[in-house]
Amino acid sequence: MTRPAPRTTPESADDMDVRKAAVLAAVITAHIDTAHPVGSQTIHGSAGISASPATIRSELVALERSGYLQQPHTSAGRVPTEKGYRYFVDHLGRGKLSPPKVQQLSSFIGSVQGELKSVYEQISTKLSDVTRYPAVIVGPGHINTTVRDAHLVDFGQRRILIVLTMSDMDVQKLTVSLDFDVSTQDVTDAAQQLKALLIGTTVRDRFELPAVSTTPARLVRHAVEAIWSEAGETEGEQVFVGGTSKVADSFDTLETTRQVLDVLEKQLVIVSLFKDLLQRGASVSIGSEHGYLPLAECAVVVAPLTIDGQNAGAVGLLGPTRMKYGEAIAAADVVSEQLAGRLSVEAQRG
Amino acid sequence: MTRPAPRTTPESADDMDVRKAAVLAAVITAHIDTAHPVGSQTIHGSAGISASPATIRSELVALERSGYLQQPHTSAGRVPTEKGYRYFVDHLGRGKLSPPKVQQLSSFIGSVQGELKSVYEQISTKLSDVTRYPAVIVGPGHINTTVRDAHLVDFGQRRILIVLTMSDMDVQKLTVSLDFDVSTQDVTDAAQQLKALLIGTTVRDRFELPAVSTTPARLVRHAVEAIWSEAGETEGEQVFVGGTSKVADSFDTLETTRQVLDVLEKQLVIVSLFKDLLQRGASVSIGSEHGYLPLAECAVVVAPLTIDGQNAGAVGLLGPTRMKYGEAIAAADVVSEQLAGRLSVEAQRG
DNA sequence: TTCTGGCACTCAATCCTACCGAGTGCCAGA
DNA sequence: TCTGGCACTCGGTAGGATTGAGTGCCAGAA
Repeated sequence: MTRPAPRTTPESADDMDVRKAAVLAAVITAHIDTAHPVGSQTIHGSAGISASPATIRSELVALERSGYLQQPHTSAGRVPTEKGYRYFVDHLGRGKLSPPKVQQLSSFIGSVQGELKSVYEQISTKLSDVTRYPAVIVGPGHINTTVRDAHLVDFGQRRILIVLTMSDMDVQKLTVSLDFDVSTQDVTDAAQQLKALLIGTTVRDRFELPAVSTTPARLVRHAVEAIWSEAGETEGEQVFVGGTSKVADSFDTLETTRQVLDVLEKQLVIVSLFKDLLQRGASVSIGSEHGYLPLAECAVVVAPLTIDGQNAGAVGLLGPTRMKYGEAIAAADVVSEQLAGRLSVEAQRG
Repeated sequence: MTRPAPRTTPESADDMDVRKAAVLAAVITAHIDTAHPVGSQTIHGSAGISASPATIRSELVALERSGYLQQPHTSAGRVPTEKGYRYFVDHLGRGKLSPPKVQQLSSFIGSVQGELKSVYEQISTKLSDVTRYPAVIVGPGHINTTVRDAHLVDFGQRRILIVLTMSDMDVQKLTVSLDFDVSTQDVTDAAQQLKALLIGTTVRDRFELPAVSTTPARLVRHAVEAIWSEAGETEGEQVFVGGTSKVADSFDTLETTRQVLDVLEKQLVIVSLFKDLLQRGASVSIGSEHGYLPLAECAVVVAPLTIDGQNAGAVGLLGPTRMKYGEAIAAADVVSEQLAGRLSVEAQRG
């Protein structure tokens, strides 16, 4: 009666000892593999656990009491709960991706050619192929290459189209609507000034604009402001989903398949979900944690895409709650790192 | 023995009379609705058929002998064969889309705003919403608006970027690699000439190019030829798939869902399938008709996108063999017509 | 000749029952 | 604290009976 009462209260913070953790890990690993409830016998067979089935059973009871596991029915084995997966992801299953797969991803990302969009598309497809889960890449629509040339095209009715040729041979365009009239000469002059101002800069560079006195100068000011605000927006953000067909592999009912496809179609939802998670500093969301109902049976793995210190997007994977977290997290990390590196280099080359 | 032998030989061309056709139509309609085998009793109940079940049964036997129907097992009703569906599509089920739906589609297509790609995307999604099948739109990457402005940007190493601003505020770019050196002045001069030549023309317009004498002229010739060949290619063709999530609704096993998703992902496959069908003048492919195995359990409905007499793409729908052909065909037709009209108008406005 | 009502027949689907065995909880002894 | 033993639970499977939707055939009516 003098002991400091390590009474096994459910939900107590330190209700987990080494063996319990091992058992939990074994249950989860096995369940991810087989999708079936896992019994004491199976665990007894797994590496690293020497206790007898009977002992394991008592551990299982404890784990169930603490909410890490549950029993579908009396005479069945145990299945992980969301809490169980969470503990696993946070403390245990930091399994890595197999080196050849890492290699495969890295070298692929290094070698992809073509336009930015096509790069995203190819990489998301590759990531999906490697992990066998549908993959999502949210990336900047254009990287911060420098302006190589600038033109203004007057479309009348006070609409001016700005065409920027970037140093990576990409072309950006945007429209400004003016609240004053301009002559052809004004546009020509403005274009001249705009070139002088912008060529060699990044659309993210900010500098003092000359005071406005003439019409061309007003036009230039409008144009530059439009360009800067466009660049500041996360507009132009691109979303790519690779491996849609893997949805049908990952889930075992048509209904959840439908729902997941639906979410992937509504790219806004996915993007905001990713942003939510990243903002909370989370890299994994399990089941209903994110509070978004249609994805209640899913797990989401996400890695931030950080380019030159700036948050520029995300790399994500969707799977069932019994997904291979270790692999998935590692894969998303590899892709986000490599891709960020690549984009950063390209941006500098500009 | 003297009769002209109207012996009911299977496969005979005229083995179909009015009542048989009605019965066949009834079977197919019912089966499309319920997905179950259809019996004589059910048909007896359908509108337009007054014969008794017994009579209908003998018709069913005949239809089965001719290969239009089949029985999953002795004591079950009948299910249409591919041949049955084919006859239905060709001679019977020219069911139309309900006027409100037609209206909905037309007005939507008329009102969609934004860039061409976004237009395709929105329309394919809408088409999918209306029909409840995944929809595909293959369209030209850019419509033949006229050139409004042209620029050349020298990227060194004999690479020149051509930037064309089109009259619809779209911007097209392409690169030419030269086999001779050019000076800055050459590029400036060439740009001047290029503008003179191209502004106001369509990238499909062809005209005599001036004889080549100077370096700028050579450059211009290269540029124009590049533009023309790019426009001539079906390159720049855009593919959009709307309503991917409807795949899971349309098929009843995860396996076919997977396969269909897979095909939709590989857009090349879909496009070439569409082209095949259109080339053969077909608008519907049922089951294995197209010979593409993974889609053996699917039906494909496709309508050509004809802009100003030119074949410019396609509008397609995918569904199970028991899809609502009438509706689907009508919907695809409406969309292809309206979209073609819209694009044609836009092209002319240029 | 064509249609129809009647009838015997077939066979997938459904339900019931019994049984099996994976897995459990509990307990007594090491 | 761990372990072997044991009785117990209960979902899954297999066999067997039952049902009923649907058939093919036939004889008589139109």
